[in-house]
Amino acid sequence: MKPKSVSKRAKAGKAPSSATIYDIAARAGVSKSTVSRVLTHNQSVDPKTRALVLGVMKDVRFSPSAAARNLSTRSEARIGLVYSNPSVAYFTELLMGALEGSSRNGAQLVVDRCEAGNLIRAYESARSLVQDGIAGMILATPLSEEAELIRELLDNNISIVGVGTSGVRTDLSCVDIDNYRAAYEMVNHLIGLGHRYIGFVKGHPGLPASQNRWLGVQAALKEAGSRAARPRVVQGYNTYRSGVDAADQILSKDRKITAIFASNDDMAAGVMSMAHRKGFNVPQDISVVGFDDTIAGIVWPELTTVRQPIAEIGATAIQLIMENIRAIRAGAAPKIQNHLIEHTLMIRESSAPPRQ
Amino acid sequence: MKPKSVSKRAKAGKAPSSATIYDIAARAGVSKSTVSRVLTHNQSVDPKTRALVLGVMKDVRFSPSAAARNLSTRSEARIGLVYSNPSVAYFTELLMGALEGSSRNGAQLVVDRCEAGNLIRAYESARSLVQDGIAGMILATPLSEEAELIRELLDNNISIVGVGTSGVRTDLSCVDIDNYRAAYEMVNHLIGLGHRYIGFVKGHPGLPASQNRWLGVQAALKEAGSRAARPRVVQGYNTYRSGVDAADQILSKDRKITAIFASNDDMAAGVMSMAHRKGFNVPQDISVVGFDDTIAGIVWPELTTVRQPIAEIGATAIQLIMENIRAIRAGAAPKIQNHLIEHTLMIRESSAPPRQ
DNA sequence: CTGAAAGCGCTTACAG
DNA sequence: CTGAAAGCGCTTACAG
Repeated sequence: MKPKSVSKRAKAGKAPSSATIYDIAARAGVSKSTVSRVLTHNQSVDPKTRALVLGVMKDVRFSPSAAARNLSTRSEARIGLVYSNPSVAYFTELLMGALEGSSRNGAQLVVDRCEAGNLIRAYESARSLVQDGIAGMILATPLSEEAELIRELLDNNISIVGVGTSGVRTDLSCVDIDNYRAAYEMVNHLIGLGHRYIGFVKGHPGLPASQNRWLGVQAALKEAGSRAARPRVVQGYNTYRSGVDAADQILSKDRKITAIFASNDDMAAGVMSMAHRKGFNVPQDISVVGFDDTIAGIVWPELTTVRQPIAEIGATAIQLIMENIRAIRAGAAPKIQNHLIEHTLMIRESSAPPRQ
Repeated sequence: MKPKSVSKRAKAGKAPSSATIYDIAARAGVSKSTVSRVLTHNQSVDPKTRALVLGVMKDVRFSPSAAARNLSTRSEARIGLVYSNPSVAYFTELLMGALEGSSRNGAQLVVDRCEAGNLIRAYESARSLVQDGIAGMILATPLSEEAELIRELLDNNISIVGVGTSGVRTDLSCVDIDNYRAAYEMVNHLIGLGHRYIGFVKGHPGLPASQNRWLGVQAALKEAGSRAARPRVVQGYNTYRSGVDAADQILSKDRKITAIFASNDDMAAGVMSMAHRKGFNVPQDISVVGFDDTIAGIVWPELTTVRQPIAEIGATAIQLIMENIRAIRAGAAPKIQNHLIEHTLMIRESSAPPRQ
């Protein structure tokens, strides 16, 4: 099949119509203003007219030009996403959601991923995006904790929203899950299975999410009273490697432990790996549970964890940003709002009742 | 800090300029046609004029409107990316590259990720993108092998390019690395370290990439002559789990093996995990190497592997697609072309000379 | 509820 | 090498 034949097909063109609102108007016997009104869900259109126009659109498989709309409404916006977090999977999901949100809102996403923990790079990257003229920006944990970065962005009139941080913030909008509640539920799951001696690997210090998860754990344990012993707690850093080390400590110090809860999945994978290396079977000898649901399928047995609807978080973030960009451009004040998205406990194979 | 103060800052506005080419023209004392010409790198502009205009642009921190340009040039295009491949990391990198390519070309990326192996979903997803009116599409392995899908897309006049497939194809453009050569080099690395008994985990059957890697392995082994024994070969399926199983087979059947080469990193991770479980130290007792460089940092010791510049592959793919879309819209024939991108051997900690 | 008209910020023949 | 003008496909006051 040669290029030429492809080009012939082009002329056959049952392709996605390149009709414009003018064509629709002609076919429907109305003005293009009216067509535009149904496109923008404008109230003041006679229901019959609307139905008629909609029908024609369907027939022609009309697909409106985003460029034209953006130009006309001045709602064109590039929005940045600087990412500096250990987890690829979290990033990917977030990106997917942000992408969908962008495509719905006519925004253009500009992404830069920095090596985890390299704050200097992250600042540079953010500044360069500002130079490039972005109008909004998603700040994913831990960047959402950088007060100076936030101030700089606000000074440059950039609409930002923090992702993976919640709490009462007055300087920027946030979207996240309820980490406290989720951790609380996970511990209850373990206790419900009969675990009494539980190890906990704390998340990266300084992240509010880590703090909130830890608070949730404590709350559940306290509520369990005598059904649970004092937990064996080790500080982790959200990396696979720190999970390995944490498990090493927990398992060599305390032979009674029957379940380990790691504050994220990467660490849980590390915990599992070390448990295996030490000859423990999961979950028969020890239950291992994580948080995030970002490594499903690349760990075995499959991990019990908390699923964050990360994609939804990303889409919501874009939505909030665009609302604020539009507000600002219209001369109005942006709104600061906190969104909490629902999480889900994913009970899989890595958790089971303790031996005997 | 209340919303109101933010809004006040808005008015201070040292923000990214919202100047138009008209403003630039006025400041530079030329017509906006001329400004536009320098923007489009049009030849026929007096070097002095060009420099002048460029200077003004810099001063004002001018950032042209993509919407206006797209509208004017009719180069607006949504391009789809349907993905159905086990590796998250590969996907992410590809997406990053595609995103950058899109942002450079004014394209809008529409992504859909399907569960790996679910071809039915992948077809549905592709068809729905076609309904939505995309003009181009990236087909990532293994979808780039689906002759029927390709035909359907071409029939709908969609510009496609295959990613992760090479070979002489006449129906679509492709971009990939030289899998044969890379595998060949990896085996040479192992032989160079002194390994004589090598295990190989084949990639998912049916993928040309798997086939090419396997051919490269054979070539290197053949060339090594008596320095290498006949390899122990096991079929894998590109998943972590299949790597676990493969290592189980290889290591229990053949105690002489000192190195295992898995056709991708997910399988290499599985191999490593099983090796550890069986009490082998990596790399002291056994070297483990992979392919793709997609899991750096989440496996330990760090994996020796082949780095694919996946992001670059993604960006190139978008570039090719946009060229073809423009060609088609201009009534010209699209070009079919094959791009091979350079790979790199990443020698890390998981490979070392065999014992004694 | 609906039309006619102006405008969004670019590009690109067409003249000169 | 450069300007004036038309046009890309929408949206949105402004009248009616």
